[in-house]
Amino acid sequence: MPPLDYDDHKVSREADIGAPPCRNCDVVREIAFCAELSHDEIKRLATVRCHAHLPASFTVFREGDPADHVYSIAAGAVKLYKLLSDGRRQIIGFLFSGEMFGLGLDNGYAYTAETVTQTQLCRFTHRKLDSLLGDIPKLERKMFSMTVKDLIAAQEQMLLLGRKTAREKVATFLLKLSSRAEMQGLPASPIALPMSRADIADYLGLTIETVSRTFTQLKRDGIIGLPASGYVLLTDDKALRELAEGGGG
Amino acid sequence: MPPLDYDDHKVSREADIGAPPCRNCDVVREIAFCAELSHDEIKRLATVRCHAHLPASFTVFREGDPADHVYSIAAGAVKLYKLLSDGRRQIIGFLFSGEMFGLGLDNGYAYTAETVTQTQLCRFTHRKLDSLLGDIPKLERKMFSMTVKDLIAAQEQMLLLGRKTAREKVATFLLKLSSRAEMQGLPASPIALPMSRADIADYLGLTIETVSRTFTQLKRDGIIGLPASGYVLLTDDKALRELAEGGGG
DNA sequence: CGGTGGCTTGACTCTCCTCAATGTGGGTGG
DNA sequence: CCACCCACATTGAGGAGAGTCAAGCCACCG
Repeated sequence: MPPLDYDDHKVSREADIGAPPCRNCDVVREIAFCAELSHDEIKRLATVRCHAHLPASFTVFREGDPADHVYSIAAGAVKLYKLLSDGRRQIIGFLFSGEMFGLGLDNGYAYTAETVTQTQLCRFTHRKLDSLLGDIPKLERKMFSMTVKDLIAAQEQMLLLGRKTAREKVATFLLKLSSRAEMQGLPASPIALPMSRADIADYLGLTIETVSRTFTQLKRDGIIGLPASGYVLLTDDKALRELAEGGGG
Repeated sequence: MPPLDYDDHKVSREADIGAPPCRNCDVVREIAFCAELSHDEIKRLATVRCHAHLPASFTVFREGDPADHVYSIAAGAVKLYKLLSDGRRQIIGFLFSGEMFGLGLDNGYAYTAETVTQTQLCRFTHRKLDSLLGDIPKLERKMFSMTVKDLIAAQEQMLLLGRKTAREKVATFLLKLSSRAEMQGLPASPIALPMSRADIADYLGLTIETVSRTFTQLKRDGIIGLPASGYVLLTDDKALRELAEGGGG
C-alpha cells in the first residue's frame, strides 16, 4: 500500500489551541517520558509537541530518513523494523503506550517505524526537545533511563534470536506480552496479539509457518489455548516459563 | 578457571595518589565518556574513579550482581554475555578502548562482563557518578548519546542474528571490526581478531564449526586471507560488503 | 616429548525453511 | 442473504543450512 503522508492526518499543535497536555491517559503519564515532571515543565514540553491520530499499518518514518522527531506513544502499538536489500525483515521491537522511539544518530533513523493498530502519537521536534533537555534535568534523566531499559531489552532479544529454539522463542514472546499486559493493569492470561503472524515471525527470526506450527504445537501440549484469533490463553504458566529459560523440552 | 577476585589486582585510587586522569591514552580521551570535559571536570570525575589492570579472561562482574559500578575501557577488549540455564551463551558485544559498560537497572547487571585480552579499566561508583551527573551536564549528555549508539548497534545485531546467513554474519562481523580498527587509526585490512572462534560463534549465533567452515570457505572464494592465527586479511572488500548486506551469494 | 587447548575438517542429523495446498473469517456487492 | 473474494492462518511434504558428534591437525608449553 502507498504510504500516506503524515500531514494528511489530524496533526494538531495542541499547545496552540490550549488543550491539556497528554490528555486521556493517566497510565501513560506514569510511564512515558513526560512522567515525573511538574505541571509547569509539562507545559513547556507541550510547546514543542504535536499530537497525531494514525490508522493501522501507517508508516511514521523510514530507515534513513532525517531523524528530526522523537515520538511517544499515547495509545496503540508501533513496530520498528530493519530491512535487508532482498526484503528480509527484522522487527526490532513492538512498542506500546508510554514508550518512546525515534532517537537516532546523524545518519538518520536507524529503523522504519510503522503502526500496528490505530495509534495516537505525541511528536516532538528533536532540535527543540534538545534545547529543553538542558533546562529540565529530570527529562533528560528519564529519557536516558528509558534508553538504558531499551538497550537491556535489546540484549535480551539478542539472546533469544541467537540461541533459543522456535519453541523457546514463542514462549518468551508470549510471557513478555503477558507481563506487559499485567503492568498495564490488564489480565495476564487471555492476552491480545494485535500483530499478525508475519510480524511475530519477523520479530522472532522465524517464518510465518514455523510460528503457526509452534502455536498449534504448544496448544496440543496444553500449554496455551487459542480461544479466538488475536488472543492467546496461557494455560500452563509454569511450563511456559521453563520453556522460555531453556529449561523444559 | 576460578574467577579471581577483583581486588586481588592492582586497583589504585589514582585520585588519591595524584596521578593524571585517563593517562596514557589520548585517543581514548576523544572517544570515552570523559571526552569533551574541561580539565576541572575531569578532575572531579577522577575523584570517583579507580583504575585497574586485568589479565585476559577475567570476569569483571556477573549477570545478576548488584550493579554498583560503571566501567570505561582505557585499553584492551571486553566481552559481554548472557547465559541460558543449560549453558548456551550469547555474546551481546565486544567492547574496546573508549567504550563504556555496566549501566544496569535495579535488578543488577543484565549481563556478565569478561576481559578478552589484558585490559585496563576505569571504574566509577554508580552512586557517586550519579551525583556528578547533575553537576556536569555534558557528562550525562555524553553517556546518553553513547547509550543511544549502543542501542542502535544492538538493533543492527538483531538484524544479523535473526535474518542473516552464516556467510553474511561472518562478513558483517569482519567489516565491523575493520571499520573499528580504521576509526582507531589502525590499518583496515589485516585486522586483528583477539577473540577465540568460540567467542565469535557465540556473538554471531553460530557454532565454532560453522564459523571455522565459513572462514575457510571465504578464503577459498578469495574474499579473505588468513595470514596468521588471530589475523584476517580483507582481500575483496567489495564482495564482503555485498555479502554483509545480503546482496552477493 | 607428550599433553593440552584451540582450530579445522568430515560424516551424519535435525530443526527450521521453502513451496504448495487448504482452511477460515470478514467484508463487499449482487 | 448468499456467493465471492481477499488476506491471513494453518497444515503438509520435501529440502537445505546449520548443528552435532567425532576425528585429526597444529602450535604452544611445561
